[in-house]
Amino acid sequence: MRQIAGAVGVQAGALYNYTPDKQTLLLGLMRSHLEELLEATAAQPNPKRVMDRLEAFTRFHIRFHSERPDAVFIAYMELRNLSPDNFATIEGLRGQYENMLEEILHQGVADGVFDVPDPKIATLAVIAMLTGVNTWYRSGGRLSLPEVEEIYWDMVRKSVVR
Amino acid sequence: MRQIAGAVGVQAGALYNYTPDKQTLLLGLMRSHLEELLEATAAQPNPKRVMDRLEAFTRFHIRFHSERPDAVFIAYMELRNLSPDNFATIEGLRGQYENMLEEILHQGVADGVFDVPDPKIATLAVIAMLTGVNTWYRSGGRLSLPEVEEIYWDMVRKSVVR
DNA sequence: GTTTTTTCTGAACGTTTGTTCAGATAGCGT
DNA sequence: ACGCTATCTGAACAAACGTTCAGAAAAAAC
Repeated sequence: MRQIAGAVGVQAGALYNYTPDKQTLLLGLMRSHLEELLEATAAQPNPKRVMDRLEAFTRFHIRFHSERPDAVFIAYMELRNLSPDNFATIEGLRGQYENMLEEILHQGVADGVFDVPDPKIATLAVIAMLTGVNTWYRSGGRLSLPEVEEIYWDMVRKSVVR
Repeated sequence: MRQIAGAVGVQAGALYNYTPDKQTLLLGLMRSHLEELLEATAAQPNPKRVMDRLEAFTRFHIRFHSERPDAVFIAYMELRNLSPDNFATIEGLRGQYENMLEEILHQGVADGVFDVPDPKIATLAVIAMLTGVNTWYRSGGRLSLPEVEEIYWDMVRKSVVR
């Protein structure tokens, strides 16, 4: 708490005008991150053809997450510090996001475009792969964001197509 | 330290007969995990055909990591608690492991079997996807380990083939 | 300009942390 | 049975932790 206060230029006690305790502060950070993610996803144009939907999802995921490295870092690394109740809340939100991708994969299978034996697992596999970008991508690095998008979209597409 | 000692049935002070301090203990856990990983990888049969090499790598990675959920968890979640020196050590070992996959991808491109524009990134993408298994896989769950291997091998193969 | 409300400080609290160490205990070779 | 070595206990230490609160300071309202 003292570190956080220092980073905002204030004494530790002042933080308690904004949060009842540390746990609630953490929950708030995670929850607002995931709610932003869900809102932004919903606000995204939703193409009809399943291949376009998957491409939109892939590129959006990379873009959104690479713009918020700190929030993403916290949302993954601090999961174990949530109380059981709060953990369930966060897992629920994350589940909603995963369901969006899973639904795309289901549609792709139904349309005969994708070959995915287990859409639930494929969802987790794709998201793990995409979120991995945050462990190495730095803006100003060797690859531009569009180049990264291109590489990953290529791999995601191939990994699920018929 | 008191929790660790308790889990071993001993007082906290007794741990200092085995480690000079907490940081060294953490480094030891991570280092031995990664050295085991490198040894076990090296001890693995190494097929000639690049497709077989990739399959062996994929299945081995899933098997090895699913057998050590705790070590894998620590090796990823505690990275930020390493001193800069120790972090460099661990990153070096991890880099060695990644290089093994990257070399396979390079061979695949050279052989005209794989279509991978950036083998370094593809390596990170594949490993992120495979390591993601540990976040959800539980032995005795819906899917057996061979089934998991099959699903992931399918996706990995397709994501890099020409 | 004064009052009222909001925000922050600075010190204090009880707990938990990593670590040390004198002494107790256990294990082993002889 | 004895001595030597390896191991563990239990208390203690300073530092860091999350949190509280009376009062100062700043901002807003009138």
